[in-house]
Amino acid sequence: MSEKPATGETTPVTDALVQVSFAVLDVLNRSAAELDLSLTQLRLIGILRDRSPNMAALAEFLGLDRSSVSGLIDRAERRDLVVRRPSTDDARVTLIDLSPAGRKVGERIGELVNARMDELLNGIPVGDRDQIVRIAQRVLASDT
Amino acid sequence: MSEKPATGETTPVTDALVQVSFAVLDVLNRSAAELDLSLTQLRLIGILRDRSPNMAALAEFLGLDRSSVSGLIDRAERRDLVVRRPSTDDARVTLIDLSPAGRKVGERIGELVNARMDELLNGIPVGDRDQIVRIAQRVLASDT
DNA sequence: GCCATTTAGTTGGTGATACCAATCAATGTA
DNA sequence: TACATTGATTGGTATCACCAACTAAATGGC
Repeated sequence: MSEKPATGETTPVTDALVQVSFAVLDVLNRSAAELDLSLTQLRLIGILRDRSPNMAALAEFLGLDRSSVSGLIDRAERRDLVVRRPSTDDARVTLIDLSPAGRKVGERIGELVNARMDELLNGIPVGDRDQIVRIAQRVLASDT
Repeated sequence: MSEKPATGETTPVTDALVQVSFAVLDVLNRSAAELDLSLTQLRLIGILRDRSPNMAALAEFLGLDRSSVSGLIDRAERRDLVVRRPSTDDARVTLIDLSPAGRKVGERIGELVNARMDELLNGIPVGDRDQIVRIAQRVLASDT
């Protein structure tokens, strides 16, 4: 099924990436749901694994409005996944840390996602996996 | 087992796919937002481009509960993107069609997504693009 | 044929998500 | 010091997605 880029038709490579992304999204969603997390909370925890950003930076990472992040952190804090920590430099800024419990959840999520991604990649040879990593790095490198 | 699957740490290939998927997701989200659509509505329109499924099949496609799809179609119909059509075979089933306006939106969305994906893939050689398509098909083929 | 069961879809209720506009407090700057 | 800017929150709205309960239509058993 070779494609022609007709009116509004997506190109083969666009189509391929979109389809795979939805499959990956499904893996992430199901993994998150298993721990009663939303996809955004999963991302949040992933980001906080090796960072303690302020609200603005977090909004930037997640591509969300700051007010959205306020609510997100409210709910995550209520569930003891993260902690708000006032900055000592600037009394306006709030830094976000993963709580110990949040870190544990992060580890469990990582395992779940790994397992399910393994299923998704079942039958994909090592060579192709290396290609995935290589090409992904290229794509992400040029993505500001 | 060339890798150490340490505590909750994601493997390189998992990480690569997740990162790229979020980048693609961002492309889709921004394209959808430009036409005041949600990501789910974008998917809906994509699905209806070459199908007229009933509610149950649509729920299956989208991985959503049937009640979620009811609301989704309510809102899409209110915006004249889709049309509910009663089946003649079985008075219980409702078939969903793209409206003419919905089809136009689908074409514009396709163009937007293509353009933004082109940006995302800026600098990726043709050979790698072919690899993406090839590997994606493999992954999706084994994904029941 | 008739009634129980199954199937398709909707409704109502809840919580999460995300936006915008407006606000408040702390900083910076003229 | 007065004014503007910045970081974050609040309030209001709409969407999204779930579950449980419900209606209507079709099926199956007898």
